[in-house]
Amino acid sequence: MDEMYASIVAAITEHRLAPGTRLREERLAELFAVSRTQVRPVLQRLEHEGLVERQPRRGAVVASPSRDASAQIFAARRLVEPWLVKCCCEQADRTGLKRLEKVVADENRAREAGDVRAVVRLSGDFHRVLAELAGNAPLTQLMQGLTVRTCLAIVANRASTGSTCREDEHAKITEAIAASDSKRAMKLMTEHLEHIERALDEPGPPSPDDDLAELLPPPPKAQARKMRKAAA
Amino acid sequence: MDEMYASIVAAITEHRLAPGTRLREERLAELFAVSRTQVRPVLQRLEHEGLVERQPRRGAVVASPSRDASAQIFAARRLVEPWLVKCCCEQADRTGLKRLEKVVADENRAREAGDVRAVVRLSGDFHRVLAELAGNAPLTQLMQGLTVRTCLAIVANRASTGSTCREDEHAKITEAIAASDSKRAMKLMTEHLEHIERALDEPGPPSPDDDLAELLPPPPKAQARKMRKAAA
DNA sequence: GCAGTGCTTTTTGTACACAAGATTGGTGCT
DNA sequence: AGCACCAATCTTGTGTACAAAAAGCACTGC
Repeated sequence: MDEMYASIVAAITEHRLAPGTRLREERLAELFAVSRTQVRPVLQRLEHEGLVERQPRRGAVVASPSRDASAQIFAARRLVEPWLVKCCCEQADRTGLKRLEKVVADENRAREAGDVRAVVRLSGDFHRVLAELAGNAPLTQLMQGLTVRTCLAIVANRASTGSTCREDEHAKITEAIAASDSKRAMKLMTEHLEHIERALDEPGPPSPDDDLAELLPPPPKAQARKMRKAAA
Repeated sequence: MDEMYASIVAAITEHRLAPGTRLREERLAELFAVSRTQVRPVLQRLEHEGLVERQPRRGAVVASPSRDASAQIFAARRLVEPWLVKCCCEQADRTGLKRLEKVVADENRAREAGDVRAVVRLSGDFHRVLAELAGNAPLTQLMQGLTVRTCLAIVANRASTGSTCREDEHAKITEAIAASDSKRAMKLMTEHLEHIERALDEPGPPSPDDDLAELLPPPPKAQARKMRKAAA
């Protein structure tokens, strides 16, 4: 099912599904009112895009990119996105630009309304639409996975979600594209990505419910034991 | 099954499975002595990598990249591979270099032995190993799909398979990496890719069994009718 | 009181059977 | 003779049932 895939991806980008969350086939099946037969292809696709990790006979969990994996994701983006931006400048499509401007406008509206989830989602959309406008299918597909994985990296590295994308950088990039100023657009994009990545290193404000128990996620047995001890 | 995936990919890279070939689930199932249940995930993966095209209720066929799709594949490679080469130069890993040199040596041996299939396969391996050595997982995965799709593009555009990769270019690139001369290595890689892509435009020697019937591939109905008429 | 072992439960892997849709070949009509 | 329609066949889509393995749990022995 395609709707199921979109739902899960949306849940990940909006930080509702945290890294490490188990995704049981039967549970997903009943949530979406289908049989397990339909969830397996979805999990496979998510795995292929690096959004979930699967181990044989042990099921699927939402991926939690290591520090190194996150660095690779950003390295790939720093390589690809400036080039995509350049392509957009050169092709300078009128309707495409409109789409980009709409996303930026929506994002700003959501920011003013204080809808953090919408901001995160639209921030990603900006980068995905940009990739689409460049007109390179393989790289567009790559960016689809990379943008969502970036959200995972931010959560997994406990960076402040507020710093996902600075307020007006998307708007400035759009302006540069509208002016067909590829030099400037590329420079802005490079800086933009550096800003996002730097947020990974500033652990940011510790999330409110941060707890020792959250710092030791892998063995659920040890965690449960610890909880019991703490309660005693 | 993983072996099945590898077999199909190998068959595509070695030009044994031509673009447009239908891949029926039951047929694959009996070929590999498994049930259809196991072939479906493999087909899905191949589809996600762009190696096969699937239409609902109509099955899977080996992808035949259009001229435009081929151009996108090469554009992506021209962006990514020079960067990968640069990474290799900077990291300059000793054992990695050995692996690269071995592939080049094997390729040359195969070329001297006249084993075209091995040459094509090892040519691709060179680029895949290179990507692996750069140490960027997302881009390595991208390159895996791109290299195999390049083989499809060559066949689909009826370019001469002999010109897949010029004889000594892989060796020269390897030398430049060994010398940590990233400028030169990148330049060589860029030129190398341009040479491969240019081969798409030189239709090359028409394949021996080229026939009018081959020039009208899409509608199998019309083709069958034509064949019958020709026989009569 | 703790560690080790065996059983129970949960969860994934695989096969099979049926349903839905598409293609093909034939037949009748114009 | 050509075209359209209909039936038969083949192929994919989906659900269900069973098998295998891993994880959790309780029990026993030290």
